[in-house]
Amino acid sequence: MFVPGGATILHADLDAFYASVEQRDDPALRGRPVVVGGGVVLAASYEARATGVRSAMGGRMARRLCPEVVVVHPRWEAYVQASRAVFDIFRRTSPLVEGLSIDEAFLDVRGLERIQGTPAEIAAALRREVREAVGLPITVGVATTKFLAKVASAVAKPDGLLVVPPGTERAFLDPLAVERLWGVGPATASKLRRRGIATVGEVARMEPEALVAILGPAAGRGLHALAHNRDPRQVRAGRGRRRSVGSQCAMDFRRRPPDAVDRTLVALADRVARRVRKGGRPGRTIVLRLRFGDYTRAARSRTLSDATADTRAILAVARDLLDETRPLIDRRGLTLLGLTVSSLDDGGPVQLVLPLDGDRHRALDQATDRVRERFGTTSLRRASLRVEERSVAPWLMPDPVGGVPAGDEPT
DNA sequence: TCTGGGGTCCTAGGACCC
DNA sequence: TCTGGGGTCCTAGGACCC
Repeated sequence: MFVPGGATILHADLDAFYASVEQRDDPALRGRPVVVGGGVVLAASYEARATGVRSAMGGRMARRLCPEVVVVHPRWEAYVQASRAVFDIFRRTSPLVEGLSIDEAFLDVRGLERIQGTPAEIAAALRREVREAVGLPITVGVATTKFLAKVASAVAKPDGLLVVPPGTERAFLDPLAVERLWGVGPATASKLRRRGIATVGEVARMEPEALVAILGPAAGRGLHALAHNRDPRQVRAGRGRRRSVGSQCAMDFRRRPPDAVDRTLVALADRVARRVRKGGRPGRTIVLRLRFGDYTRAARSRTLSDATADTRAILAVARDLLDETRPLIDRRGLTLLGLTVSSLDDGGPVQLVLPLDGDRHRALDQATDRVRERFGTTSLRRASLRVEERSVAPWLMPDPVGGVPAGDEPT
């Protein structure tokens, strides 16, 4: 798809972030296979990955694959500090930075050509600066859409730079494996592969209806669009507000004293409630998550009429939910307990004022787009739209006309 | 690949309301 | 008394991402 602005979206992604910070800070680790994490691998250096070690793998497995691996305990403060330094560079590079996680972000560099050069030049300079100022390798993908920029950086890893020029998108995408598409994990990939669909090109050549039949409306249409590099999402500054706060603890409760479950629940409620209070946004829904000895899972939730951040209130609900699942726990044995508070208080109604032109249908479309862009489709509890018409000479009208209050009173 | 901890989003069904 | 359309809210489960 040709976008008039050209390929101006950058996806910048630090390579093996935690492991790279460790190698940076301890010269003895450079060039050696390094894994961050204890029981489980949180991050693996590329030397470790070469032996088949992957994140989320058990520590024992990692040692078996790579006997000379160095296991380092995570140093969260160091990672947060490194991330801040890198994001400072991002924000100096472009005013439009959208952080995705501690180690990756989208940057929109449109309109910066005069000052800083082409997107490719900006990306190269960014990589150089992160390397020199923070001492970390970073990979950047450049393309016309967020989706494609992310795919490009994944393909270019590690320590790479890849620009997908406008007009070459399909040639770039078609041969890639379906797993490269955002939102295609193991389950979706195997559904597609069972039907002989293995590449992005094969997805692109399918009818959208056929994909919907396989994957459901949202995933089906979404995937079809991505395979054609149709991704209208804009780079938005800021990170978006957190929608839930949770904590979990994996342990084999079958080998623990009987009160271990309740003690863990108390600790989880305390930790989650503290974090909710710190964020200043109480929540209405309490979710208890369980995993059993046979690796099946279950979740039980309860929604309260009012939001709470009170440890005792959260704990009381969590205990009720736990009681409801006793039979399951007794039968299958508990190996993980998690507690989440969601439906966080969003601070009440917000009003958007939109500049509109005379066409009412277009006005509605614009308003809907803006609301969706700002709040997402599912975060809205209620929205109403008011379009004001004024029989005043246009040059006497206040600049923006029309409002979109997202409040409690539908009009 | 025998499985951490933190999240997000989508779907489907049921209860309930007008 | 039976029934339909249109809607909200909640619950449970699944898939995916870093």
